[in-house]
Amino acid sequence: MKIGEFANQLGVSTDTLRYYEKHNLLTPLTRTEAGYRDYGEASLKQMKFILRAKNVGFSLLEIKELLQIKFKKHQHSCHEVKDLTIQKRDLVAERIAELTRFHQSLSVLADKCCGGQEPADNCSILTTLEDIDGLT
Amino acid sequence: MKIGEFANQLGVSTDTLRYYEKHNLLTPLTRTEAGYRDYGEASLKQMKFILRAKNVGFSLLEIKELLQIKFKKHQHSCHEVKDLTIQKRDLVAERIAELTRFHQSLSVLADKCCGGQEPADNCSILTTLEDIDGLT
DNA sequence: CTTGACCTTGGTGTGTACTCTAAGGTTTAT
DNA sequence: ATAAACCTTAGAGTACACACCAAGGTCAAG
Ligand SMILES: [Zn+2]
Ligand SMILES: [Zn+2]
Ligand SMILES: [Zn+2]
Ligand SMILES: [Zn+2]
Repeated sequence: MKIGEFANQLGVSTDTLRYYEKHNLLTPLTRTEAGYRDYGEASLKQMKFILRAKNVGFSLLEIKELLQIKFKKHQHSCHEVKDLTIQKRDLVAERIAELTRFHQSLSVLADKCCGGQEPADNCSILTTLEDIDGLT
Repeated sequence: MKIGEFANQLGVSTDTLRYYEKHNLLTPLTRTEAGYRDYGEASLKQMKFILRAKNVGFSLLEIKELLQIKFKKHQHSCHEVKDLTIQKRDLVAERIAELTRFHQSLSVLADKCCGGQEPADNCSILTTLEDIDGLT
């Protein structure tokens, strides 16, 4: 299967596939005589793995690590895999916490403002940002 | 006040200040004879505004909009300011929702894996990513 | 036998918020 | 007078995950 059809089946762009190849996430096993990439069943499976890993939040770099483990499973332990997963989960949790603080602050600010059409001279959002320290 | 002292007071780098100036977030009013930036009280207030806005999650571009409103308050309405705030809040909420889905999926994955030292041949995390479709 | 759809490589551009470098000028203290 | 510590500019580099482009080769249909 050539790159265009393969990309269509998976709902990604050919650019994405070439990008993944360049970054060692997925290299088609063979090339046609004309030098065209030739994707097969194994490539399909691997791309699905990659897309699923993306869907749960892994970055491409992390996915590369997972693939390296997957390729040589007997040389790696469950521990390593779980570690990667837990580290990622905790990182995500931190980011959620930060964004939740943002959300809270923004809600507080929004609630203070009347949102009317009058000039913003006394807008509570602006005065709060001007005056108050230590807005968590 | 020269840039070094000013930066120290605020806990930012001189690079950051020059960056903000280049992007029209904060320009010191005057220069010394030698061409050095000269920051005053007004600059201090404005930087505090910027840092507070950053602390609640606004991007520098959004802060620039806020500053433009702040400079000409009578030409803008409370409505505009509240809109910016609400839009940002909703964007943050979306991102939180996405990350929460990631967190959920990662937790499910992690819980399936024993995390032991044995080879990863049968690791549930890997097999799940390999086999299952539609992991939300 | 030509048109159009596909493929190739290599390189550049996007957004965010800086950080770092090079090459040089200024100020302050000793 | 000279060294340390500051300042100036313009420009490049960082992370991430692609998107887009140019210039050209290949393949199937009409
Ligand atoms: Zn109002
Ligand atoms: Zn208001
Ligand atoms: Zn196990
Ligand atoms: Zn496992």
